[in-house]
Amino acid sequence: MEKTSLTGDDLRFALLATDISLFAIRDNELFVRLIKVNQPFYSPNTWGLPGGLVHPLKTADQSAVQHIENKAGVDSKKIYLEQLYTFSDIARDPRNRVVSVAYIALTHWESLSERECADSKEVQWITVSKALKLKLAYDHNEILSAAFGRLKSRITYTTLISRLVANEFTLSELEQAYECIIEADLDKRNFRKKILKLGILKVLAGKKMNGRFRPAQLYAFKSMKISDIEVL
Amino acid sequence: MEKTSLTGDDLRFALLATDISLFAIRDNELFVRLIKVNQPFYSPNTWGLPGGLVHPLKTADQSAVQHIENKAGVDSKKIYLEQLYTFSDIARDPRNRVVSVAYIALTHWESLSERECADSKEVQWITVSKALKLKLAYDHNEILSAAFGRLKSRITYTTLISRLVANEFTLSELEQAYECIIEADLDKRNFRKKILKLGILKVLAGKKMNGRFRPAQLYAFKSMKISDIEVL
DNA sequence: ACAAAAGTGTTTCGCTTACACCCATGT
DNA sequence: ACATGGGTGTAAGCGAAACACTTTTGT
Repeated sequence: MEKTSLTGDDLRFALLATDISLFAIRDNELFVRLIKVNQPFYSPNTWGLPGGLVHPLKTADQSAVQHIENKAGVDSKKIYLEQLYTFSDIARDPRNRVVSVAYIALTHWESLSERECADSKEVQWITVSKALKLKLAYDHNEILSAAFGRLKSRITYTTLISRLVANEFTLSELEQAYECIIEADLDKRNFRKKILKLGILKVLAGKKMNGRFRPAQLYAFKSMKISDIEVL
Repeated sequence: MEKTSLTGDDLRFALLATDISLFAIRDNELFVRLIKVNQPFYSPNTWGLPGGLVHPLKTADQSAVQHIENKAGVDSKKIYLEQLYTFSDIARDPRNRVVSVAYIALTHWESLSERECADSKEVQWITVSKALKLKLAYDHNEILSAAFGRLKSRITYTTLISRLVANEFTLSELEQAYECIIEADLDKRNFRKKILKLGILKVLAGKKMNGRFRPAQLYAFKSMKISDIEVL
């Protein structure tokens, strides 16, 4: 919307926008939030990443936060945000010269309200693999692909996973979260040894029943600060 | 210069610029290229990173290349360029709203012409540690600091070092290049074992005399492509 | 008793680390 | 012969990886 209001001599400069790859895990699959792109240039059924112009008096980070609220419809307080890369190809937006500061955003499904989980004609959660098979607007295939690649890489040497799992989780759940991002299986025993030795988890009092089987110990991250630690 | 020509209602939008931290190694020290900032707002002796506005019809990468030529005075064909981060604080430029896409640029001293090595009142090579003690223009202390940090980190798990050493080098020279970036000593025997086992180097025919001592075997990188490999 | 996920230890192998001496050269 | 940087090997310790069975629960 904002973009369409700009015309003519504004092209002397590049406009600045942000695009956000907002990820969450559900049912052992990595999902991303897409919105319907309502731009005359694109066919009516085109999806893209949530985002929009950077306000002249806001930083790119602040704008990303705002667009997560407005476009993705998710409370930004539930979001971890990290700058990914700045995309500046001349023709990445067919209408104007728009440079986009892309962000990776993480949240965990359990914290989302019904409304924030909901899909509609305007906004949806979709698995990353399905999203990448769509023809997204602008260069959003490239951006999403870069975001997913960065996430896959950073998850192995940071504590980013803490923003993708619930506040309380079992070791099996944590392992599955890793597995659905790196798209590989981990050895249960080695995973537990390693993750516990890192000392970043604390044992909680409770246990969790999954189905009718043996209950599993609940854990939480000692700190929600993202730090660089060799994890996998 | 370009910046000062912009006034008034252009502030409706953020201007887009690039700033480049151009590094090279000389005498076992890491140097960075600074230019004199000729802006009324700053005292006449203020230094900053080379950079400038992104041309409306160029990508940020292309603009960075152009500013390396024009501002840093170095042939961009001798440069490896990598995007660092985008800095968008409202007041990072005291005159206009300018968002900067920061780049890390690497070159090796041996490839530079006399002119490109030269220092003047307008442009100089200075050690990174000295540069960071200066009060640079804009947020360039922050940018340079981020660039140096990223370089220190990436040098350990990529082949970035290949862009900082000469095309032909001895293992001692390569080790010293690493040492002056990570600011730590390496064990000569372990370093050689490790770097050779990676299989990224080729043995050259020649040897190199350093002083009047035993000549050292010359090596080169098999490929100048930067790849992600656990190096140190 | 059974079905299903939770939970646990050991061995092997390779990599990392620490460490000291001989080699080749010019003066 | 000597001074200096070039060049090499080994042993110990640590972490990674492979691998299978017992425990707990509800039905």
